[in-house]
Amino acid sequence: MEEILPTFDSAFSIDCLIFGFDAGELKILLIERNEEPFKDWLALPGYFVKQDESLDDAADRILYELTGLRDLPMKQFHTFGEVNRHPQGRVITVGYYALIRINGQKELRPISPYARKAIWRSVNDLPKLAFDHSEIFRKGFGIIRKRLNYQPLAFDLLPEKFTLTQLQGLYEAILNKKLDKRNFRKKMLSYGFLKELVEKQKGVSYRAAKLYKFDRRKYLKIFQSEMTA
Amino acid sequence: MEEILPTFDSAFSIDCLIFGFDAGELKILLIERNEEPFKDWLALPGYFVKQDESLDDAADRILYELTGLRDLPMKQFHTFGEVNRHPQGRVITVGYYALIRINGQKELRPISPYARKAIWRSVNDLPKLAFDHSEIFRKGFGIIRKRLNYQPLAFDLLPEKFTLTQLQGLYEAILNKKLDKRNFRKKMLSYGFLKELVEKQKGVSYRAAKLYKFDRRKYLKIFQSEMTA
DNA sequence: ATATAAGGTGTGAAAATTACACCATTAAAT
DNA sequence: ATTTAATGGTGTAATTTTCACACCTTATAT
Repeated sequence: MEEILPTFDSAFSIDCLIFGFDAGELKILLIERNEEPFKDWLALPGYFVKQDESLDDAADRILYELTGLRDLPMKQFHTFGEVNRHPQGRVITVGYYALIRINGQKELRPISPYARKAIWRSVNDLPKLAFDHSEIFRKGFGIIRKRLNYQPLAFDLLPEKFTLTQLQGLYEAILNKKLDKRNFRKKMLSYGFLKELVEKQKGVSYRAAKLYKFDRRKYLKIFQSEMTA
Repeated sequence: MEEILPTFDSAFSIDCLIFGFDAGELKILLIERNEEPFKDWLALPGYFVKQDESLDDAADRILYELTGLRDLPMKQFHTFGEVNRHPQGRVITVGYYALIRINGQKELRPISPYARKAIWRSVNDLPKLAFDHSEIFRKGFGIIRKRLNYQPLAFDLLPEKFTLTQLQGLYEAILNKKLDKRNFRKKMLSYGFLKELVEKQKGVSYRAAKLYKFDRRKYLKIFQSEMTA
């Protein structure tokens, strides 16, 4: 993707860490590179920032061009600026992340020829990635793991309606440890931002679980009053 | 300081948020600019990253050139990339912060002609700063305030030997609220990383308080065992 | 001696966290 | 019809943490 470096001596880029949750596993979105360097390697979706776009705008555009995904609520987490992190010149890259629902997401379809395709890979089964992307992943995943404890990140990964068991499975996948069922449910419900639905799970060969929705308005109310207190 | 922009179309810079604590007040280190744009304005110490230096190295060099301070343990907190944040071209800047002891610090003496002088200003009495530096300050200060709750930032701001009242005053200055004396002392001591000295405060016209030291080795032991648990 | 200014200390109530085990419900298989 | 397999759903007691709150002590200056 970097076969032609910009004419200036150094450049900015964006690399995106897009997390999804499917079949009880935490996954990350990678692209298969179609250009040197690192042709055929897996890499984080990333590319150069243009002269006249902000970092946030660039992140949106780049992710779209490489994966077909659009308008995700991405946030910056760290900037990587080692001198030799890119083999073809000085490139400083800003890491962004987002957590999204895999299912119901429209098909992944790179627009740019720099990516042959975009695929989901389990975070527990990652190969060595192009450039310093393995390090970028480690850093970002560590940050997100910490944020999970005080930000409602998990709900972005689940379908709109979910069971408490699904929610717990997701926490366990991110934190990489088992949680106590009763304590988990008690605590989650005590926050008051989960809305119990009448509807139940369907198509399971065992007792169907209640479905819940995340009520972002209530969450914000609770969160904001804590801030001002 | 930017009178001659680099020849490429865009550039990286570093801006530093250096906090100190003196006379019960939290302060920040500013420079008085000696060049257009924003000549004579106060600004955060900041300048361009060179082609062949990492961001971390650049931060050290730039802070030294503008203030005479060297080898502070600075950390990155956010990258600012709005298109028009700099009036003379596209400049993306990485924000770094450090917390240091003001007293015993050698004299502030800019090496570079871009800074006329470097001064400490109370965070409660900041004028409008050059560029988007007021915004960078707000963002960085907010992040540090949050980190104070789970990282031992405060000890970097105090002299090596300090009293519990000084420590509490510092927490109050950063968090901008009063804390309960008994609860604060109980909690701090319960962590077990404060080493009580035989030595007492001197030169005060009232009962001298015990002095304490922060024991970083013990802190790390406690912190690491929590991580692995 | 006395006035001043900060140093230093403990307890009880409330809230949050942790550990822990069994019956209920559903669909599929027999 | 019965059994089986798989998950759903629930409560309590012990412990720990947090919070609110007031008075005597000590060193110095006068």
